[in-house]
Amino acid sequence: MRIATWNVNSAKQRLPRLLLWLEQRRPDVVCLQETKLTEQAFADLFDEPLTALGYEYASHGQPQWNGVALLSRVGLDDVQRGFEGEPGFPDLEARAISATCGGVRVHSLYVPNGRTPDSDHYQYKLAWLEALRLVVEAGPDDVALCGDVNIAPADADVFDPAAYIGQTHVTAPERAALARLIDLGLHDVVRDRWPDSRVFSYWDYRAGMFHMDLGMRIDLVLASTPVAARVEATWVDRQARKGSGPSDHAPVIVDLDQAPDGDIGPMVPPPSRPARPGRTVRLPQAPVAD
DNA sequence: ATGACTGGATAGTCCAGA
Repeated sequence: MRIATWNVNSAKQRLPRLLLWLEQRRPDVVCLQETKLTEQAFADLFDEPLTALGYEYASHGQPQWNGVALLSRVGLDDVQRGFEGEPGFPDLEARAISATCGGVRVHSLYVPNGRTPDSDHYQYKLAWLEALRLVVEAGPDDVALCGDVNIAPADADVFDPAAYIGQTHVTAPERAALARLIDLGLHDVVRDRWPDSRVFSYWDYRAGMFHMDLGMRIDLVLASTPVAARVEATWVDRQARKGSGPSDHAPVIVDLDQAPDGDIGPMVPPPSRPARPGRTVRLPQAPVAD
């Protein structure tokens, strides 16, 4: 069973690439984030092509921002939109959907960005993670948390820790909140498979960051022990970040037991070119008005 | 070539993203 998670940065804009990718990679379960579509708008766009490809689906959305979805060819049972105790900002947002697929409780998650460490949004991010932790703690043993966690778990998960000082995604409280979740007994299966490799899942669109492989690993698959024990392969699908009209995130793919039939072949993330030593790269900053 | 922000709402540019 192949599970994949992908922040598509607008399912509408990504529709042609997403459908082509589904045909190429043939994932059995897909977690999408940042669909930016209401449930109705998602169905209007995707019902026909997804049905033709053999997928059941469920989405949870709102206009304009956020939005998550689950696609499955191995069953999609007990769909839950949001989760018990989920905080809002201040209203509830479409950031989580879960279902049981092939015996695994799969969560598609879009953790709040946090914006800046001194912001209310950052507190929202921490509270959201804690509420999720309580749900996972009380949930079934076979679980996979998949999605854009908007946290780089360790310094090795960013191209240059110095470039992120004072910014979200790398602060100690965020990493502690993520660690508390993982401490329930979850496994970061991509890092476990590639302990010493440069593996990123997000690259800023600006300044050629992807082409220099200056990114972050913020899209994770966190699997409980019984699920992690079944892992045969894991990788970041960098091909999906290339070419015209990509998302700024690449899919993360995890094979349990075996790859699906018709798969064009598992890929390995390295070799990615290491950044040139001694080079200081600054994060692109948003244009500032005078 | 992996090739130099994008998406959504709006109608001015602005907000959000990370």
